[in-house]
Amino acid sequence: MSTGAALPVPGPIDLLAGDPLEVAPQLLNTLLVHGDRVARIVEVEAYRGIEDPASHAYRGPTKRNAVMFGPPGRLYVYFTYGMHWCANVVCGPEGVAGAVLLRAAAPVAGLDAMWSARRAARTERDLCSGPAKLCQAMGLNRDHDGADLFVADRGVSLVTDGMSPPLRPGVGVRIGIRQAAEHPWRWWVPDDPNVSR
DNA sequence: CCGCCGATCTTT
DNA sequence: AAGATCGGCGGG
Repeated sequence: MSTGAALPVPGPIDLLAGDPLEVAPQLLNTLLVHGDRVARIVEVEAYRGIEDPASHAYRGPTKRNAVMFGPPGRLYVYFTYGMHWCANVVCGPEGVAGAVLLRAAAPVAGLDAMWSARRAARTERDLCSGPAKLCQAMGLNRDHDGADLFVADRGVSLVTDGMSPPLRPGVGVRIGIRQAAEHPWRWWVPDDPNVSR
């Protein structure tokens, strides 16, 4: 990759073992890597478990959401609307469901592969400006559900190049949900054109 | 630029 | 029957 130093997210276990509400804004400006594709995360949402009616884990463990109950630092990838994949970073201690939905990112490297994977995209902004777009651009699907981001056992990792999360991120309610829609558990990088609408 | 609607299939 | 979405189409 041509993005300079790529180090694991600082204190990965320490950070990701925390509550998703604390973890989520800390993931802004980190880099999601898959092979030669790199994207900078610019929009996230926090999902809790039993306390969060909007969470896939609300009704307890199932085959689909099993990864959410596992150790932090894994990818939880789910299929929805009959055609889309969305990716989360699992957080919270093992046994406690929690995750951060990766909603949007800024393309950084491997743009050729992203364009190829996103035939519908007309502008660079179309590549990763939504949770399913991001997965399509980065080539994430069922094969990556449960992938370990620390050891990159499936070629996917979360790293930092030293850019800190924004001091004052944008904050608002989560998008596309009806249950527990009032909680301001969505964060984004202010003024970034890749943030979804 | 914005809003509406259909696609498509898994989970509830 | 709804869903942690997207893209195409029509209107302003």
